[in-house]
Amino acid sequence: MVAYWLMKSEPHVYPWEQLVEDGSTHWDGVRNYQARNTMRDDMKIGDLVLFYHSNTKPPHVAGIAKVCREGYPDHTAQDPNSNYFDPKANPENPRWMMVDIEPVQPMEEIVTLPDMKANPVLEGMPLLAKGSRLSVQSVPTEYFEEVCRMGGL
DNA sequence: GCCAACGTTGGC
DNA sequence: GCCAACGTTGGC
Repeated sequence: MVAYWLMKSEPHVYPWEQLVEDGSTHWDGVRNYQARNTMRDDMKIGDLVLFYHSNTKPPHVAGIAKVCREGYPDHTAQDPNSNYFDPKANPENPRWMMVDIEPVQPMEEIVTLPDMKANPVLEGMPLLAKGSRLSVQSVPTEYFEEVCRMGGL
């Protein structure tokens, strides 16, 4: 059973194009427990991911990615030189987890946040909920399919 | 750059 | 365990 997710990245930090160039990436730096738990417990190999560019004009879904490695410790939490260093993390208790993803396919046309908000079919999508700022979140199947359709896939 | 919403921290 | 203070996210 394939599940669907959405992951946010600021394009000036790590854009879709970089994922395509890299071939795959580890999703480090998530420091929110709910997002961590999702990566640790719920995201499985083969699950599909909407790759979302936040903090850009306009915010948008850029492409589809796929989980290619399941939850494992985010080593940047234990690296004092990393921006994501967490002094409470250690080998016995890594505290933070990540998954790896790889690109599947770019959107034919990006799907913007205003377009998603304007689409009644997407009413109830977690991304569009007021105050939603989870960087890793679930996307119920019907919304995933609609976003793909909007993106020309 | 502003600020609303939300999460975390730490004193008590 | 409460909650005020603070920090972050992310749309606008």
